[in-house]
Amino acid sequence: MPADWNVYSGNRVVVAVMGLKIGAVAKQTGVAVGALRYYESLGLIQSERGENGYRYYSPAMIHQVQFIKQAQTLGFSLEDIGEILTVHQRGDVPCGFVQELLQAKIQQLETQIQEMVNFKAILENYRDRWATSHLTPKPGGICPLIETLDLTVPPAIEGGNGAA
Amino acid sequence: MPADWNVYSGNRVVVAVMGLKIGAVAKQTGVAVGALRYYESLGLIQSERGENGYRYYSPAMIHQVQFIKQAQTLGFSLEDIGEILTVHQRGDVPCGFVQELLQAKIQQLETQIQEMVNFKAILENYRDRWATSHLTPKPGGICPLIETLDLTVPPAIEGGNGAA
DNA sequence: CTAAACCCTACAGTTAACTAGAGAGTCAAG
DNA sequence: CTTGACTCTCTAGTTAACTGTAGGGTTTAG
Repeated sequence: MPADWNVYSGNRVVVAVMGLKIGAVAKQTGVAVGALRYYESLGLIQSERGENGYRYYSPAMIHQVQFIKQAQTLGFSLEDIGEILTVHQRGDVPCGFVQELLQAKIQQLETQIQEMVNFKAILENYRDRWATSHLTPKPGGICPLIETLDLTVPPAIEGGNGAA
Repeated sequence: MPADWNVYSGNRVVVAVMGLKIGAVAKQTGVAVGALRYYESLGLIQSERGENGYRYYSPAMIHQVQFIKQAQTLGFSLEDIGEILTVHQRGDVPCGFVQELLQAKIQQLETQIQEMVNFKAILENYRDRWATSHLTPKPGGICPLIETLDLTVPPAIEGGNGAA
């Protein structure tokens, strides 16, 4: 251990005491400086302030930021992640909670997919019906295709693959 | 034709000349007054202004607002609809354009569905692997499930139905 | 000592389709 | 003449996750 390790004038000791500046965290995590400040505003990360007003981070925060990134790739919102971190900071291991969230995401996704598939079938139905119809524009009308939509009775969907 | 039809003092003639007020259009179309003003700001509908500053609409505008609603149910954005109406107001019948837009929507939907299906498979893969694993939290770690994600090598997806 | 690089706060802007509200003017009926 | 319903403009807020800018202060390398 070099003698200057604890010397006041060295900046090495300052770094050791103060931690990492925001730019260093940004560089090591690949998360933009502005995003880090935003995360802090949401309470996702914490920092200590130096006398100059600078944010200083412990090395553990790099880990936490990487955790946030990982969780985002799983489709978790920052709000979700905030809840996970809250559980963690209560001293609990949030894996069970994470699994619940993941399951909820999966089901949400399933619902959205179903809705989109249904809607796509409706659109394809219109497209195919329109492809063969030759409607003449009504006087004052805009597009007879759209105007003749019967929204009260949506077209029966008996889609291409004939699912019963 | 009653004698008062063209008399200045009657309000009937005023209505005939001035058209419908915004509230009447809102009531007849089911579109909120604020939304109608918003549509006008986007150029989707037009109005004449009375001396009082009120908007007055021709009965044809009711039709146009209904058209906008119908087109929205087909998933068209107000921007799309604006383009359709522009074609119409050029004096053309925009059906061909509408069909192109519809086809583009369908393909967009198809892409989105595919992405969501893939992503859902990834999540299910994680869920199932996690269900059977018993990871112990690392010291300083948050949730080993997320932390042990290997993002550089996403989990091979050989989903439930065994598609090759 | 100086210039570049870094840091701070605070605010505006991004997308889509509106809704809500303030503050003021207009109209219709009794 | 008054009251309530209607209309006007303008502004801000809604969601999500930031980015960009202005206008400053700080630090660091040479």
